[in-house]
Amino acid sequence: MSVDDSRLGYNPKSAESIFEYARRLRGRTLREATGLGELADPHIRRGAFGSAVEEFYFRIKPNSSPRMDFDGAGLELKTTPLKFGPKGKLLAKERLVITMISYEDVVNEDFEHSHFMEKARNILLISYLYDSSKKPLDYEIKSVVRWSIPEEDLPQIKHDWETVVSKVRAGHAEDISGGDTLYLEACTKARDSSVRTAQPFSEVPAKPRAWAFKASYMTEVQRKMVDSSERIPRSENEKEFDLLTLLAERFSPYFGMTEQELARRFAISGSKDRCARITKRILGLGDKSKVEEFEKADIVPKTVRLRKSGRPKEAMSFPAFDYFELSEKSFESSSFLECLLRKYLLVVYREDEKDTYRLKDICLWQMPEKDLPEARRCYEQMQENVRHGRGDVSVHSTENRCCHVRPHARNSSDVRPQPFGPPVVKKCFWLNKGYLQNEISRVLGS
DNA sequence: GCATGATCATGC
DNA sequence: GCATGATCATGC
Repeated sequence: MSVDDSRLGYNPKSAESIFEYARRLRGRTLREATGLGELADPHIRRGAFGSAVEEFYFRIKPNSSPRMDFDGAGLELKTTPLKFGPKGKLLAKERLVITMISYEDVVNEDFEHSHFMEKARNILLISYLYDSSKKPLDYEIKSVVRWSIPEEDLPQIKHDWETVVSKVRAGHAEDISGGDTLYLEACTKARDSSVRTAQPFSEVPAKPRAWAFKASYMTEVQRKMVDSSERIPRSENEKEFDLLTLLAERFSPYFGMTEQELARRFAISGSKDRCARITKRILGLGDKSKVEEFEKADIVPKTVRLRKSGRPKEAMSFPAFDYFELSEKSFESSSFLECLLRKYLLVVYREDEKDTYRLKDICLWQMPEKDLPEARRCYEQMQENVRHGRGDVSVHSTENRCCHVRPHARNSSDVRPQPFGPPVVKKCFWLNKGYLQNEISRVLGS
């Protein structure tokens, strides 16, 4: 890496290095990532965000030439806006434009070696949440991934490409329409709709067009990325670490920090799920993605906040139960037992003298087998209540060493039906504070 | 200070 | 609109 490159913060010749550097944008805004002030705000126009990423974050001059953005690394930088749809689902706001179509050149290309494929083969895709009330520097960056056309989509994309190209070859570029194709389209791209350009096999001028993935296609691409799981990134010397060692390595630099410090560090707002988000960010993952290792080992991260006394501030809840299911299913086949057989990554915060909570430790916890009969007793006791039409009666923490039953609802009118008797407020099983405390000190040995 | 009922806030 | 994680509020 040359002196100049190190000042950039990444090596522009290495796709790996560019990617690592780009990943730091996840969950942040450009303003946070660059420290730019109000003066730097670009004019709000199409492409303002993309240009700002190139200019202010990667510090490359915006280019519209058909060369690669990162020529040395063979990487094409693309930014794409997302928005919330009517049902609150994330959608691609627009098509993703890849490159202008040269009618002159495209007729001599074959798909595999086309200019389009050259551009689409290796994309660094940065997705951001468009918000009309914000300036581009303040858009939230949702994901940063290296993307190329999935194998299974290639036949359709190739078909789309050939549909368009055959029209040009037939001398009918002026007849091309977005409706001709499914995933890939030739979309119009000009300063205004009156612009026309020449085509090779006809005197009729045609609208200038660009290759673009349709918005619907990008929505699906996006959805897959969001749902897909990610492995926790490991450096070379961490490759052989077992999971807990790796987790300890990741978390330990943050031990002692307050929640506020962590939230600021990772640009996370003070919402109630901030701890879960902090956990993902400490692991170096986007907050949308599942953690592949956690999925594989059935590990669920949970935050535990300990008072100065060492007693948990709150009991630990499980999902609200269905009264019918509870009444019918045995403990052995219950979803409650399923929860208890899971492993939990307990992220432990502890209150200090100044009443602020600081990240203290992490541990993997699973209910010891010897405690399962006690949990079973709680389950069956509640089951009996429900079978007698008394879902309203809970199993109290004074009645069971490990767990109890308590409401878990929006409010007292947020009820669920029970097999006998009137609907009752939603409830769930909780781990007792005292039990949690004992377990945590047993595992952490403190 | 604790147990328990009640509710909030957010993402999907 | 609901599930979920998280916390508040009240009475003892």
